[in-house]
Amino acid sequence: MSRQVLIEQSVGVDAFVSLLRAHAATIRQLNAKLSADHGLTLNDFEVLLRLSRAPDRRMRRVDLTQEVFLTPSGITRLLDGLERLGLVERGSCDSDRRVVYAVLTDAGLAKLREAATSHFAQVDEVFARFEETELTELTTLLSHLGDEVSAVDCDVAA
Amino acid sequence: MSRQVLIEQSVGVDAFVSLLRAHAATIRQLNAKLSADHGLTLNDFEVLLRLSRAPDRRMRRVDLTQEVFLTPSGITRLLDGLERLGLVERGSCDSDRRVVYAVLTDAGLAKLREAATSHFAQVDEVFARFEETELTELTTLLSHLGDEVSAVDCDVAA
DNA sequence: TCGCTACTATTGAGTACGCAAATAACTCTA
DNA sequence: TAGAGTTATTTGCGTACTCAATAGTAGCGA
Repeated sequence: MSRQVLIEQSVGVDAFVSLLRAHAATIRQLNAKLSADHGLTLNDFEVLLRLSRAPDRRMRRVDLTQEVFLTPSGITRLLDGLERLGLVERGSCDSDRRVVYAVLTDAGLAKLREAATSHFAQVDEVFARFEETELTELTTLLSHLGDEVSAVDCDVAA
Repeated sequence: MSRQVLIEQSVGVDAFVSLLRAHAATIRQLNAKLSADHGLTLNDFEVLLRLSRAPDRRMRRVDLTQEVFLTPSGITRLLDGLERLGLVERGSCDSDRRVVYAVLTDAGLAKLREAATSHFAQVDEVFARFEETELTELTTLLSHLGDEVSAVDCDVAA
């Protein structure tokens, strides 16, 4: 008799695996299109978008790190690229000389506008298979995972 | 007057952004732990797991490609690594000499067993913030994204 | 004002991929 | 059975990250 089921798994693991697959499937196609059409990474786009909404179109690197969920070095390198393209430039901070702002240039804003329409359309196309209620449901569920990793600490602190 | 909202976005985009964040947050911690404790990538683990469940603990590379959602080249390189560790070995196919099987070795199975317990526990810990119904809901929603990218084609074909 | 710790950002080294092209083997058609 | 087209896998090359270590700055207490 052969023990077929060697490793048992749980509901959590099922959810995790589906998250991995959903992510891979989604970003592969969206990244490919965004990159082919506009020469931007998903994260490039995300950064440009955040900057466009920030006061004075500028942000500290640390804050970008939080928003797009990259490591500090990831952000520096990403911004290096955008800087080479002239889409972002560096700005200094008078009150704290450690920080260097990422500032969205006019070219950056133009590029963002150019890319946004088709990109958002493609995103919506991918998510068109959902009803509107499913979509908000999905968003809130996923937000629990992304919003505060330190939820465990909260239990203790509270 | 300054136009604050330069770029408008949709419900689909919100869902997409939360997917990105949820994925990044989740795999960062789980990957770090799995890698530190057992020297395995999430995808390494996933591959070992699939192999352990396959008949004769062997699979074609093409099929692994589908299951873990990597490109063919990604799979070859991932298996290269596992092979170097002695966790997987190559097997040939008599009926089709193009295919080379990935075969889980005894060492590979042992490694998987060793890693599985703590890894699954960590996954469950991450997903513990959800109720059981939320968890299944999340899983089914995400499955729509991962299960068939060719859903668009189906409309035409059907 | 000296040090101490905490924070911001960058750099060096390494890795896990992806894409496109190449190779080899299979299959089908005429 | 020759050829064309398809499929399975690998390889070259490039890239978008990560981690660990570093440097410069800030702010604090003694």
